[in-house]
Amino acid sequence: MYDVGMVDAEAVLDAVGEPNRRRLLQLLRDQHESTVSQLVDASGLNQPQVSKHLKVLTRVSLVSVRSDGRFRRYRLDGRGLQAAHDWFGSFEDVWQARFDALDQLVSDDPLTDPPEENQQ
Amino acid sequence: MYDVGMVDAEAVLDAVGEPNRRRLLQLLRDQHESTVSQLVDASGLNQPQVSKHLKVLTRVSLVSVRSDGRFRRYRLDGRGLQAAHDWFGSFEDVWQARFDALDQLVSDDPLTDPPEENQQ
DNA sequence: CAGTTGCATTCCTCTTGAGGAATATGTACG
DNA sequence: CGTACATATTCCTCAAGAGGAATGCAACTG
Repeated sequence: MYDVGMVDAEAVLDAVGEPNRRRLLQLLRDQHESTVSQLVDASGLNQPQVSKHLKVLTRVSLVSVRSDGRFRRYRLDGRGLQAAHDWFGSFEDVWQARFDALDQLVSDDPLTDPPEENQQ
Repeated sequence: MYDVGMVDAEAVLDAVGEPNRRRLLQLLRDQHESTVSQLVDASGLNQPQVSKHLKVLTRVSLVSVRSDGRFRRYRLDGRGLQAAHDWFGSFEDVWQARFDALDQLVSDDPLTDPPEENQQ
């Protein structure tokens, strides 16, 4: 059995925290499947950089590869993308609250513990 | 009106690409509003590190501050969070296709036989 | 077979940025 | 005012990692 197990959202967000890797993801979103050479041409990066970035993206389940002769065809992997999307989704009430509760005051949470602000 | 526009998703993803900053965001999600000292205690980081990370998070609209006496109360800012969420949302088709495949497995339609799970 | 293409990997350099200590700023309070 | 507390900022060091050049390696082609 291979490891289909849980995708580490932390690792995914670390990987996405790099501009050129985000660019590769966007290119793959448009092309749906690309060889390394195609990504080199489309991105303007050098071939080794593209390969190294793709390696990182593969490790965190953001892209997947399949070998096709001497080519390697890369495509997006939904597991990593969804993990990151879900991570931000856990904050969803934050930006929903700012639409319908513009002027709500502190009176709405009397149970929130008073922080220790008075130590002398 | 609200200044909802002009949040740079690229800058947001750069900022989130750091583990301790993600931890601060999660702490703020649970506490809804925190002083720096509270975040220092909860995170285990040193005070200067917390202040510096909060500065980065503020710059990209992931958190907001309000001054309260000698305290500074930080809370999540929905603009940055939503921008990042939307960035990943633009890839939604990728894992949508993945769900469609999974739906066949859990389908109650007696005509659809669950296929063997194949990957890669 | 030699040569070529597509890609991965290694080695090296150099920048970026995270972390620590010390200090600055700013506010409350006696 | 002087002091204590809360936070921001500065200076420094150091390691992680991104980029470039060169090389390794496997698969095709003539």
